[in-house]
Amino acid sequence: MPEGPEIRRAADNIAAVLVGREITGARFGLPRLRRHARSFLGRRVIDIETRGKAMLTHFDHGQSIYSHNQLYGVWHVVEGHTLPETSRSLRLLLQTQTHSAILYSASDISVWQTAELADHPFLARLGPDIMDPGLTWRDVSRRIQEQPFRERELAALYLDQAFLAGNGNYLRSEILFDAGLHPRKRPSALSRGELGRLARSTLAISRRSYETGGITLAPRLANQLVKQGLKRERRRFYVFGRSDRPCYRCGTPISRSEANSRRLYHCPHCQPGPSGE
DNA sequence: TCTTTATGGTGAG
DNA sequence: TCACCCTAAAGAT
Repeated sequence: MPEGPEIRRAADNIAAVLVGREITGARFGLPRLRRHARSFLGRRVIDIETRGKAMLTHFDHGQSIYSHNQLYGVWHVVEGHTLPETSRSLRLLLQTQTHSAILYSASDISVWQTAELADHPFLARLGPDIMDPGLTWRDVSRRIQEQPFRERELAALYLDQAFLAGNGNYLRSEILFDAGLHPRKRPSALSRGELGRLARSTLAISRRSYETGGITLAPRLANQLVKQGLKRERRRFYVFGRSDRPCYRCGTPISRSEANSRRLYHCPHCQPGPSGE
């Protein structure tokens, strides 16, 4: 569940059962962290914060747990204390009287004094969070036009956590498709209208992904595809993972390429290239 | 049983 | 830009 919207969703689920409640059980799966478990017993969770794809679980004794799911991490929340049957490795367990929140497989976990989180090297580099409810499309538009971002290719920008935190590889393809912009274009070459569209798409697609649990398609199209019996993985995205399949808007085969060592998808017709590519 | 791939990120050159 | 780290599932043999 790696990109910003899904991380925020996971955070909501965890917050619903942990925030304000006393921790009655705690376990760290990584050997180097095991000694920390007892310091969380009897404490309360104040807040589950997310910054891009990073999650911060804040406790009432001034400590916080940093976790980043990378590609593999996955949170489970269950009622009671019976853990799910799984072959995944348990990396963090937090329990209350009534619930368990379990993080599996993630390896990037650390314990911090809340006050010292400003020193966290990854967090310090993050740009504005796409899931920040206060972030407006005008903010995004302004950000895009800042130096040095305005001179870089959109494909690179939309993976760069220093530009906007929380974007990831599928959002990159999906946002640029929604905005109708070729990934090789640069903000400095965009018209006022294109900039506005890009900024609005950035927020609209990530917020939709949050609401739907990872589906970027407009609800009407998504429902249509459900009726056609497509499996969930086949009916999430406009272009991501759909190489050579027809574009939902124009029928042109979706093209797959590579940018920043990650696969990138776009519709050659709906997202015309800088040189008519 | 192997190799490959992945919605992520780091650090060296 | 590249090699590398991380872990799990899917694909190839």
